[in-house]
Amino acid sequence: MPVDVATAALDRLLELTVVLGRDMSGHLAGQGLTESRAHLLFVLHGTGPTTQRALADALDVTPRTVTGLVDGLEASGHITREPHPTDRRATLVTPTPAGAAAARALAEGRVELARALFADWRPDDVERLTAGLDAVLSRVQTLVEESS
Amino acid sequence: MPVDVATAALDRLLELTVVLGRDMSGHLAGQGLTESRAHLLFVLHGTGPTTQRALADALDVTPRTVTGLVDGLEASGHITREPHPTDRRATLVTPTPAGAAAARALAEGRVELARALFADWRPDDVERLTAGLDAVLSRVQTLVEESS
DNA sequence: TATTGTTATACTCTATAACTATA
DNA sequence: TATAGTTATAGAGTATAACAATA
Repeated sequence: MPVDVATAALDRLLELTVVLGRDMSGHLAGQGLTESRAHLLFVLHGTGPTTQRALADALDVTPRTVTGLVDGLEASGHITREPHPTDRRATLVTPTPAGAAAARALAEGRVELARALFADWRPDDVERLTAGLDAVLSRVQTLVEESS
Repeated sequence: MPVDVATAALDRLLELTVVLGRDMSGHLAGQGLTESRAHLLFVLHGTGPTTQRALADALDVTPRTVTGLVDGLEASGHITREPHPTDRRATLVTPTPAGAAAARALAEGRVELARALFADWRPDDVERLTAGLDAVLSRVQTLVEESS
């Protein structure tokens, strides 16, 4: 495998991470959200009321960081803190109606983006691309695990 | 184009941005660098001595942010500040030998990663993937420009 | 004793605004 | 008058460590 062919592919991937990130940020700003807070809200939307501890695990982040993110989302009206019914140490985080609406809008935005990106493609080609990305993905994951 | 086929492809791309970012961070930490500082150092390595103003433009960041990044890189011994020979307002930023070595190591690491990722691939398939990513890339760029 | 979430502290990236020294 | 880089200030994400309340 020629090195320049491989590096060309990696370069495109790295550039895509930048450009996609920029596009995402635009959508998030419209909902009054940052990337990290949107991530938390999205996880929450998928699971229902969740303790901060569980969120820390899900986001792969320390409990202290979750405190900050939840503080921000509470102040912006996207979520509420409620006492855990049986464990008085724990807090349950729940989306407000506005928070749930924002999460739905984000999910919808992702579908829109996918539609816009691949509108002109043949389904076969998209599936081939997905398969290729899957292969790269599992390889990277293996490499990360090996090196840690 | 079925929506689920398109969203599957986008999902892999978004997941790859996360995983690739994690892998990159590992390499950077080994050089005592953060992502932003590594980016600056990398640009510098490609251009030679550069004013902070030019770095701000190249990184698409405010001059104040460059001040902070250069402060950090100077403290860690990766770069030096020197007076501009003709414009006494300006500062020229130059990599130290250690900084240049770190930049080379990063570049080498990227080649290593590319090699590892695509070792088992046929060159044709890698080129097809690159072409696909190129198409997605230019589409995203169009979308970002339209929405701004 | 172990766990949940907090306060305390610190570092990084980012931005805007005001200011100094120069062009 | 305009530009280069700084100080001042602020917000966000992240981390570790110490601590209170609870299990």
